[in-house]
Amino acid sequence: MGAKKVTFADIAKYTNFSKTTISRYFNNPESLTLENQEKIAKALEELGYQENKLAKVLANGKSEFVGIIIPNLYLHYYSEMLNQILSSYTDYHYKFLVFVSSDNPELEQQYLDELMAYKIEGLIILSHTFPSEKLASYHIPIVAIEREAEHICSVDTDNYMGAVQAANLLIRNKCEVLIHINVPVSKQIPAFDRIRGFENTCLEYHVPYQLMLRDLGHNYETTFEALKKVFLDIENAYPKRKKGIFLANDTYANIFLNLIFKKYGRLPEEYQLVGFDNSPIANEAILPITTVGQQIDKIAKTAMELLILQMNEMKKRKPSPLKTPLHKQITPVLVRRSTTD
Amino acid sequence: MGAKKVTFADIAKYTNFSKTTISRYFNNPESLTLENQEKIAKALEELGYQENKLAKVLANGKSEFVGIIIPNLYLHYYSEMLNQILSSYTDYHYKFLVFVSSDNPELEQQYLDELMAYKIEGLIILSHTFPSEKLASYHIPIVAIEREAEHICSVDTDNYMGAVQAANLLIRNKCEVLIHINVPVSKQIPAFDRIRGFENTCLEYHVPYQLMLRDLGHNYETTFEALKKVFLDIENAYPKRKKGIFLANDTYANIFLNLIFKKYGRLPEEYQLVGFDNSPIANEAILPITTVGQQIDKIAKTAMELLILQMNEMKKRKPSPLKTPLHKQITPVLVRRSTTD
DNA sequence: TTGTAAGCGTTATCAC
DNA sequence: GTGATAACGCTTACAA
Repeated sequence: MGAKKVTFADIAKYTNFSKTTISRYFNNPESLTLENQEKIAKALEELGYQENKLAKVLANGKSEFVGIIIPNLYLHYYSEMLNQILSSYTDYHYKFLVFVSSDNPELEQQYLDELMAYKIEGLIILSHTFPSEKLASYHIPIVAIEREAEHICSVDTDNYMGAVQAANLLIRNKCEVLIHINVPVSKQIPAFDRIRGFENTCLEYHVPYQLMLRDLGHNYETTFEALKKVFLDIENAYPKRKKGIFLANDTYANIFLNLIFKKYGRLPEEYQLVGFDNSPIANEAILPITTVGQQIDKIAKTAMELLILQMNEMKKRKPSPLKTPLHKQITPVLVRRSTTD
Repeated sequence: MGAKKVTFADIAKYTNFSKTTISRYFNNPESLTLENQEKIAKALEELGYQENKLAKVLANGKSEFVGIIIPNLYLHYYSEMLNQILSSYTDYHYKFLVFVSSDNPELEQQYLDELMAYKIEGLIILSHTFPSEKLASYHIPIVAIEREAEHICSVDTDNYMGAVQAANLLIRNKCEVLIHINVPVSKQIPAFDRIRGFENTCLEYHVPYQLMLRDLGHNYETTFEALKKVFLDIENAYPKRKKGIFLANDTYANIFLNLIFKKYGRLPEEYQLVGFDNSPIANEAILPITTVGQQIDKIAKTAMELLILQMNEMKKRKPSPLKTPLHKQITPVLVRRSTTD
């Protein structure tokens, strides 16, 4: 295997065409006679040609690269999002350079530098490290997913509607008090709307409610312990009352359900549980958990479309980028399972 | 923002040096006087230079790209593996082009073509679609993880030892019959050793055992139904005997545990369960599940080291690639939790 | 329909 | 230490 790479020049010599014609064979085949197309095809085959996209990019500027910076792949939400984004290759043929950020500004700066150096055409960002203002200053197509995005385009779950759906269900199911369990979240980020939606719905229907916003730990053990305390507090505060619990995610919901099971051996009538995300754990729990399902596939699809919109604009002779960023919301769907009536 | 890109030529003109010197500033700074280094640094700053790695690659051939083809990101095993591989950026600064394969040969061929076109320096492959012989024919550095790899380098979990550890524990815990629940797996792939390790250990200790190798479905619902039947069969076949169940993964183990809980409201003494993978579900189950923990971090690390070994060899003037592929095994660790004594 | 020649932004090879 | 000049492999006017 003398792997000496064969180039357009070789093909040209071999076929007695010019490099230009070889190039046209790939980019504009109709402009060649069928006969010549075949000649070239044959030569490519015989010489074992392999294309070099890097040279192509250098010449025409279209890298077909999209950068992705994602906080982690531990949460199913992120890994599934990445999966959906990567799967868009089938439709659009963009290639993805992926970085996991883990909340380290220096590292993330390196990521951005690399991405710029490799001439990405666009960026999908899920990490929270850099403010959107800084990101916007790069003047490249960007779409943020579920993060602060004042100065850049974004796609988010309609967290407000998700919370409304959850609260509505609990109210319809005649819960006497509604409780939302979450961490204290900044007003800046989209997930804050889960709290607002919950609260407003309770107020609207005049149902007693409580927000329990606490530090809930950062791994399974600490989260378990934190929720154990929450559970005890709830048991003490609302004995014998029908409680509708809306938890910020399915991991919390699962732990909470396990705590209930450990105490009662089943889910008593006086508890109704709703999680958030529709992650696998909601399905795999001891009792399938009712949850607000994020439509990750739609979010990813919308994000790519929004990005491509911008990237296509940049390819025009006189690009006129969006003067003001677009923000899209995807409505989540309530998935009713066994932790609600 | 007149984003006209500034190049070495601009810097050269601005500083009255040649392009060569500017290049040296980056690749061989010591060869310049400190004074001139500063001059150039200043110019870079003032002109707002941004490097172009694509041009660099075209000129020197080192893309710093590594391709990854992974079957899915749904299984925690894969997403965590990807996470670990991507995180190696901190150490080695390789950039990753990631594709999810979903078992479609035409698509996967496209992936390979793209990766070759972008001049990747190496490939990490977890998908099972192409035989290692075909992959080897590309003559680039490759490492396979947990898949058939006769003709290419590989890193696998020591599945045999994992099964031995599981069986040993169940035997020590005085189980009267050992049962291994798995799908029928090809002898070619590494996971087949789980079956061998289990069987041999049972034989060695003269403990009665049964292999239950069945189609266990391809989503939660079908898997649940399949395991329900398995559970019934076991209940009927071995009443009142202490059963040690070794399941092929934690998802199965969790479902099985849930089935037991639904029948008994707890885990009876006559059941001992061991899963495989140490995925989050093992921890989050109604009872934390004892499991054979894959050391994903070590596997990923080893894979990168093995890949870099080969890639470095390719950079030498007279590369002498491995004449015979290297195969590494990582021993899993038994994680004892609450489903065994 | 095809060819010429000048890029694209670096690095490599010689010189001096 | 520094600089010409020719690659690297492809695209893109501009001609013909």
